[in-house]
Amino acid sequence: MTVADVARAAGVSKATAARVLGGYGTVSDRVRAAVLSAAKALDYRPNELARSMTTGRSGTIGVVVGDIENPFFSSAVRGIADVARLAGFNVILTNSGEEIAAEKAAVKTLVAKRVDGLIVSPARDSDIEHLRDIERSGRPLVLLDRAVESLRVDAVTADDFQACEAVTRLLIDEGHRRIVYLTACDTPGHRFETLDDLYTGSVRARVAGFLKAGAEAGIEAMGGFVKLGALGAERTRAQARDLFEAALPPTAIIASDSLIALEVFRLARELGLQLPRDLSLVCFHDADWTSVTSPPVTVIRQPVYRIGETAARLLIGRLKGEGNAPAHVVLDTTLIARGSVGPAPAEGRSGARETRLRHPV
Amino acid sequence: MTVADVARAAGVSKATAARVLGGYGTVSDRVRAAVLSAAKALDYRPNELARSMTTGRSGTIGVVVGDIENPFFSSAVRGIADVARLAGFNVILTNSGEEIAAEKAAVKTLVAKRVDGLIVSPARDSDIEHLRDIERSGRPLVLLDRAVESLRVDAVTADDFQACEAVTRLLIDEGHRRIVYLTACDTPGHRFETLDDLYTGSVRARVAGFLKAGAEAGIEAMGGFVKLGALGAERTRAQARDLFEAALPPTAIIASDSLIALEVFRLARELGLQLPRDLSLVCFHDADWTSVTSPPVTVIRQPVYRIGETAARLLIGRLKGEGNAPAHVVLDTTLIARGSVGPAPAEGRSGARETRLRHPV
DNA sequence: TTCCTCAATGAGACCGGTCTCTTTCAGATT
DNA sequence: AATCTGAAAGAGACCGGTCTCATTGAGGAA
Repeated sequence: MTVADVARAAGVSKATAARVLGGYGTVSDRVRAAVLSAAKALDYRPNELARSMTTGRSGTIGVVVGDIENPFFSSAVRGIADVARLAGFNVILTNSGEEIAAEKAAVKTLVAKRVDGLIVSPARDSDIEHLRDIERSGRPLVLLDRAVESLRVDAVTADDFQACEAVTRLLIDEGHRRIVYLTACDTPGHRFETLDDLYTGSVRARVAGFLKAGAEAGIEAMGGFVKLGALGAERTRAQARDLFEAALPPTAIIASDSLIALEVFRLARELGLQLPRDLSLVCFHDADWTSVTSPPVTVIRQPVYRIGETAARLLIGRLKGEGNAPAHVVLDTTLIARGSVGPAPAEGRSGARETRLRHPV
Repeated sequence: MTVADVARAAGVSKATAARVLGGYGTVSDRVRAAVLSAAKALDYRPNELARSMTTGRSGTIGVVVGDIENPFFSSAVRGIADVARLAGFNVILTNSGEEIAAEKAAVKTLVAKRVDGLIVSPARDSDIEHLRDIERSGRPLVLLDRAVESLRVDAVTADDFQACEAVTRLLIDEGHRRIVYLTACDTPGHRFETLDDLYTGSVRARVAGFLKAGAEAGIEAMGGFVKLGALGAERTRAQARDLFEAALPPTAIIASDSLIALEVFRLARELGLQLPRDLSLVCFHDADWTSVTSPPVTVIRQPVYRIGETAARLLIGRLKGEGNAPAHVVLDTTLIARGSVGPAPAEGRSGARETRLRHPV
């Protein structure tokens, strides 16, 4: 059933029927009624594709995130979806699995599908030609959670630097000296050397804060405590096990996301470690479970839903023609102190602890 | 940059250029090379919209779920997305917020956008005209997690009846007699009367199992223990509070999803209830946090990711022309016994317990 | 040599909308 | 009465692909 069919049934021209059905131009009430009833009788449904093709607008925004299963992203996506729906936009969601190749493919298809704009949480900020391509195609782009300095586009992130600096300082004040920052981010050599190795904007900001707090407290080789590659439950577990079994295990761990924190928590419990006596744990992202464990986990609450909302608002603003300079919106975080952080154990006890570790329950 | 532009630059006809770019028909190697290099030079990007319009296929599947933030759905969506990507399909995701109006609107737009097929987790199975519309439009539909008897379409669910019957029986065997099934599903009167009141397929199956186990054990008025309307944290909390403050509070609660279980767990702890001594708790869905609480929560593990995968496979099979009769795939669940279930408290102790409840910590 | 086949290419219709450009004509203006 | 104005409707181009059908010519069969 097309406009032409309806027009024929209503005894008017295709152009007139299109005016009624498309809601533009001027039509007399009599004709309008005739067309509408013909449309109803024929069960006419507009073809959004054809409409998009001529108008150039699809009413759709494309979203590329690392992992929908990560509650961080699902919450952000929910924020995006809610704002989009209210503004009359649809969302095409794609999952990159944090793989740059998948991300590139996703961006390519979304542009080919002529989405009106994109929200991307880039897997790495060194490889961004495909993001530049978006700009070239004339579509607005908003970065989600991860800023990329060299791109002049809108970005919405949490204040990762400040948050991580503050929480590191907190741990230092509690007497911790061996504090590990554990992230899914990775380098070819799987070792952290310099900040530039970190290809994820948010992680780089956090590690910068981490290093700064460490340097100010005079802790040497803080960089050696940045541990990479905790992507997926298995690898996270392996990383955590390595940490716990080291000659000098960390007394505190900052987990870069709630999935990592969960695995660390789980393994620590399995190994018989008591929080916070044997290990202090902090988690980036106030995932729902962090408040119900024993002890509950100290978290940095990021306004995730709002990050998504803000990104969507920014994008839709651009689509409506707002021509402001690109903005990097930084949202404040809240440190929520719970029971998983305590004073560092006295060094003398570490021997006993290691024994227990070698014979896990 | 269009096919015509590339054709002109390469000195061939539009049809030939289209053949090269679209990968169909036969073209000589010499011409192919010329067209491809012209396309590269002009930075040609195909317009998927135009392609879809003529072919009638969009390479996109539409997904409508109740709530992306619910880990149950994000996991299922991940399954769908992974299978879709491998098969070369995109996913348009929409969130109904469990509201039938939003669901209808979503279906309408997806059909208008000419998605090739849909995967829907219907908010209620009484109001399904819009689902019938999908069939009428000639697109395959697969129901996710919630079957609708009156629709002759594919559906993928867990074995909810069996699972709930088994877990109810387990609780009964532990001596529980006041067992509450708490769900987000609701009725106009907010009270459970008959199975037909429940408009969500999965919940109805579970409650049927719940009632059967109760009836077999000779428990009267099992229907009175079905509690509705636990949608969102606040309402769940309110419902749970009502339960705990009743003259005869339940000794066991079966939570219909992990969000509900989390709120119940949280409130129970706040009120000073000890699990499983004062309350046994079972949760539908093996959410990640359920294994790290103290005690960990007994769950019914549903193969959620596989439910999503299977739904996507079924849909893509139909798109590829498989004409089998509609199948209702029922996947097995696993009861994972953890520490949150224990024997029912002796009735004599209930007085003491009520006192504690009236003066919560 | 003549006829046939088939690969390679071109011309142009088509998908289902939007939108510009015209034409028509009722009512207001002078 | 003649002219002007603008609302209402129609005709047809256009968006950017796909695809059918027609045309050409090289190589094989008879």
